Amino acid sequence: MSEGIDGPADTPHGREHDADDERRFLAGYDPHAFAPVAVTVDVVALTIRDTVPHVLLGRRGQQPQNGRWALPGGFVRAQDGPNGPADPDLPDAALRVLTEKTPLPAELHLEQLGTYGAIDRDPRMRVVSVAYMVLAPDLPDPRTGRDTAEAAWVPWTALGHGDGARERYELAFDHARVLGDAIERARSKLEYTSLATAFLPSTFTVSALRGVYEAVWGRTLHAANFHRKIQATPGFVEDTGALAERGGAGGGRRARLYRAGGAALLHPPLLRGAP
Amino acid sequence: MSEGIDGPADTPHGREHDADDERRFLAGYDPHAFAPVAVTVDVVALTIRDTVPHVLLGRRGQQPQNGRWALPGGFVRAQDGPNGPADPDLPDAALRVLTEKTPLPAELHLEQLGTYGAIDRDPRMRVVSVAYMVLAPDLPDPRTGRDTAEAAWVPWTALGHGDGARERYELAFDHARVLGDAIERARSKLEYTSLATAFLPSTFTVSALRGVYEAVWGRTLHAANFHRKIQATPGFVEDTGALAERGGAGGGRRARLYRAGGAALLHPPLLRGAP
DNA sequence: CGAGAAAAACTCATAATGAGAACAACTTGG
DNA sequence: CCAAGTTGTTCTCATTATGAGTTTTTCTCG
Repeated sequence: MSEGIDGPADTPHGREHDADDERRFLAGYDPHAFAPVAVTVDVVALTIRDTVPHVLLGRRGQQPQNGRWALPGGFVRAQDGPNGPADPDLPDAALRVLTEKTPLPAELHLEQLGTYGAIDRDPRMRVVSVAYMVLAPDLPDPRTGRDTAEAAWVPWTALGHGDGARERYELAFDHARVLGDAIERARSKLEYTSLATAFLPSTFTVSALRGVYEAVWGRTLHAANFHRKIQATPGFVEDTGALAERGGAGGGRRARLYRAGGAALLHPPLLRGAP
Repeated sequence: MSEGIDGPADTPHGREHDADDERRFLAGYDPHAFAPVAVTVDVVALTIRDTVPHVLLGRRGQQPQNGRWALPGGFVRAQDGPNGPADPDLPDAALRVLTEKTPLPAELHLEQLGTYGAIDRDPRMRVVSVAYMVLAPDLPDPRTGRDTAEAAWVPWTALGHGDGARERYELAFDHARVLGDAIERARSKLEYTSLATAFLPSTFTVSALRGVYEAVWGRTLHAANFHRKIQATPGFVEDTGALAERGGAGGGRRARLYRAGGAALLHPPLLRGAP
């Protein structure tokens, strides 16, 4: 950024980068001279419970938007203060607010989704919110946070995504849009990355992996072709040598157990085509 | 976001969303009570000049990082002030700072890249920067902005990407990382979207389109197979019926002219495979 | 033990891709 | 004007990937 366009201070132009000059400049700098902007993080935590995709939501227990459901989130701590130490980076803030709702699993995928900053998205002041997406294996029921009346893993179908009951959960601010963006991101990332394994425990069967795809894409896949594709994609999964405890409920061969391989990108991708 | 975790005010918890209660809450709200955070936008503007990818940079003419090269950028205007009206949304801010350097072309692709907020990325204060990527056809040489000593379209090869001379342009702040992220994003987006046309004027030849891929990916493509692929992908390009003015410099058949089709996503994608 | 169920392996037709050859249409130099 | 060189476009063919279905293996349950 060419910071300084709206900056309160100005110093003589030097042609080269001069450390002493910069030190003098910083000593006279007042960070409070700007129009206030709040920076928050919101976390879209996705998991799959019993073949159905869920998102972690909390019901707001204070103003504004008191009573509505919202993504876990909070202000980024710019510097050390009464509430705790500063967040060294934005992902730290995302994990911090998530921890208030649920214990973190051993492995989880955290990725930045996007940043939302429309002037009217929060009635209090100008709020710029950095959204993160977390993909995690099935987790216990969430705990209620300090400012939250309830918290729950909510199935997508209860939110107007999918074909279930609509509008049972009314979302605060622009969180419906953020959630929609996250769902679309997750759907498309399954195509060309090995991210589906982030929804599963450390070892899993091919059927469980296929179940992730079917849950997130909302369609069934040809089991045999899926199996072939997974095997043929180098680095997607690694054989552990072990077998699953038992076959399905009503019998069936015991499936082989795999763990996630190292590959991040699938070449070629696994497309959710028309058929 | 569950805004309010660090908020300065608190009101009695109502179970349902109450508009009157919310109005009272907002009347007593002081936006200056937070630790100050600055929000900026940075723009990675990419274009292709004479078969070589370029990025728009300005040389800083003030502290901090005086004398270094930086992406066009500036503070987001949270509210109307002496410098001008507020930015209604973040993309407006991105286009505003870009306009200070170059006239905007008729069509351009603007997309959010990511947001960078490490605690030490700016020495003045906590700065959270929202980066945007712009893909544009070849543009005239930039104009020098208010706080900028020089501005120029700089080839990637001069920045340590590619195999050219390294480190001739030293970048300010974490802009090398932002630029690297943009380049990787552009490279991968060419695979599965029809975004390559954003680098070209409104009508173009298949060779020109192939030239975009070759420039961005830094490798040659099989001309005949590329041609077949483009034709076979519905909605990628539309035939205008016209022919290009003349063949190449040393002769050659006149190429057919196309315009960008409507398709955004390529199914199946166009992969930059090993061969 | 036999029926049913799930996992895994196999078959076959079709589509997409990489590589190269061939043909078409233009420019330039002699 | 013709020959050589250049670029755009079409075609062929071998290889690979995919969709769909069948078969085999190995398990549970009654």
